[in-house]
Amino acid sequence: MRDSAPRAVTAICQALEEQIEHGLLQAGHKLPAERKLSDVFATTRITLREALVQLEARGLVYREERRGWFISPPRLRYDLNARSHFHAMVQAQGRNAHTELLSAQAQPASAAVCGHLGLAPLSRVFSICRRRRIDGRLVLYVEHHLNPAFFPELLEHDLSQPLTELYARQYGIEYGQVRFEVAPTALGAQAAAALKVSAGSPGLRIVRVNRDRQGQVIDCDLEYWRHDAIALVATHG
Amino acid sequence: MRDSAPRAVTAICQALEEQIEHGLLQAGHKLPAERKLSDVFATTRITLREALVQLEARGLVYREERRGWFISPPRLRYDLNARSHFHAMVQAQGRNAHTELLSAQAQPASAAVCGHLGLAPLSRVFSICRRRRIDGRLVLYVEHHLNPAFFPELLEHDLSQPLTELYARQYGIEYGQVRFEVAPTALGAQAAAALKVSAGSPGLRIVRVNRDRQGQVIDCDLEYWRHDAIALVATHG
DNA sequence: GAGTGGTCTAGACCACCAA
DNA sequence: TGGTGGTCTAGACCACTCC
Repeated sequence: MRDSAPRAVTAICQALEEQIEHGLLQAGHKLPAERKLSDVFATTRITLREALVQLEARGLVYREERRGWFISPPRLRYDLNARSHFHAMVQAQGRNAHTELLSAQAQPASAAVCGHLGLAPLSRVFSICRRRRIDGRLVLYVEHHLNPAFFPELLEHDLSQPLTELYARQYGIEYGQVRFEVAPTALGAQAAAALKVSAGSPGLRIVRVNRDRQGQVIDCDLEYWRHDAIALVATHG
Repeated sequence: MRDSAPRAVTAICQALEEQIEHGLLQAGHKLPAERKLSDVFATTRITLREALVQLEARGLVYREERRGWFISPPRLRYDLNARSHFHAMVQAQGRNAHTELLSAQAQPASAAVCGHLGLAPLSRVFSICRRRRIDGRLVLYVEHHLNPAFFPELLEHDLSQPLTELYARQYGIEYGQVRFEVAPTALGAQAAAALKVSAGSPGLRIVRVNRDRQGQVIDCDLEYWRHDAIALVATHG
C-alpha cells in the first residue's frame, strides 16, 4: 500500500503523464521509439512497455500495430438517449468522421445474432462490416446484421451511405426502441485486425438491437470500440 | 494477419480457454502457480504472464494481488433502466451480495464532484466509501458524495444499511432521474487497493448523478468496477 | 536497408501470503 | 519459512514500416 521507493513503472507513468498534461505532448503526437524512451528513463524495454501499457489502459496513450505509440485524443461522448448516427454524433462534437465499408454479403447468422434477431438457427441474414475513424484514427469496427425480411434486394443499393438514410429512403423504416448491451472485453482477431491494434488489446463491446416503430426487431449491430475512444452517457427516469 | 506458426501466447490462451470451456476449470477455481504453468507450457514466466493478462482482458480469468489467478465467474447484468440497488440486483440474479463500509466523513469535494452536484468550489460534502463483493469476490469500489443540504446529521445514522433505504426512511427522499457516464479506464490507486488488484489493471468507471422526484441533484456515485464483473444493459426509445 | 515494434529467453531479487 | 506473485535486467530474433 505504501510507496517508499516508487516503482520504476510508476515513475515513468508519472513523468509521461506530466508531459501530456502540460501540453508538451499533444493529441495524435507520436512518442519516441521504445528503445529511445527506455534510454531516457534508464530502464529496459520490457519495463518501459509495461508503463506504456498502463497508460494505454488509462486511455492516455494508444498504439497502432507496428507503428508506435501516440497521445490519445479526447473520448467521443456516445449518448445512448440520442437517436443520431455515428457521423452526426462525431460532427456535433466538432470532429471529423469517416466510414469504410469492409464487406457486405448474405450469410448464415451466428447463434448469437439469431438470438438477437429472433430468427431460427442458421437463418440467413445480410451482414455488413465496416470500420470507422474519428479525425483519421481507427476507433470502431462494427458488424451490422439485418433481418432480410425487412430489406429485399439490400445488396443492390449503395452501402457506403449511412444506413439510417438507406433505411428511411429505400425501405421507409425508422428506428423505434433500441436495446444496448455493453461490456469491456478484449478485441477479437477480426476487430483487432480491422482496427490495426494488437490482438487482445482492451476494447468495449456494444451490442445494439434495433426495433422499428412497430416494435419489430429489424437489425442488430455488434460494435467493437477502442476502449479509450468513447464515454457513454445515458439518462433514465 | 496470417498465423503460420501460432504465437506461444496464443497457444497458451487457447489451451487454457479450452480447459475452461470444458469445465475442467470452474468459476472461482485457482490456477496453478505461474512457475508451474510456465513449465507446463515450456515457456518463460514473462510469456506465460502475457497470456494470462490477455485472458484477463477478455474476462476469462482474474487475479487477486499476490494471491494468484482465478477463473472468472459470469458477469453481473447491470440494468440502467431498473431502479434497484446493488443487493437487490445481485440477489435477483441468484448470487450473494456483500457491502463493506470503508469510510464516511464530511470533507471538501473535488472539483469534479462539485461540478456533478452543482455546488460552489470547495463546498463540503458527505463522502462515503465502500467496497462490494459478489459471491465473496471484490468487484466494486464506490464513493458516494452527498449534497449536505439534503442530509442533515447524516453521519449520526447507520451507514452500513443500503443508502436508498436510509434516504427513504430518514429523509423521505426517493430517486427520480438518474444520469450515467460510463468509460473503460484503469483503476486508480485507491480503487485498486480497495479491490486488492494491482494498480493500473483495467476497470470500468461509472458516474451516477442522482436527482430526486423534483429534479434536484441530491448525490453522485463514483463507481469503479472490475472490468470483467459487469455487463451493462439499457433500453431507450 | 535501417529502424521499429512484436515476441521471446533465462535468469534475478524482493515483499508478501500461507503453512 | 518456503513458495508465490510483483518487478526488473540484459539481452535476442523476426516481421514489418518507412525512408
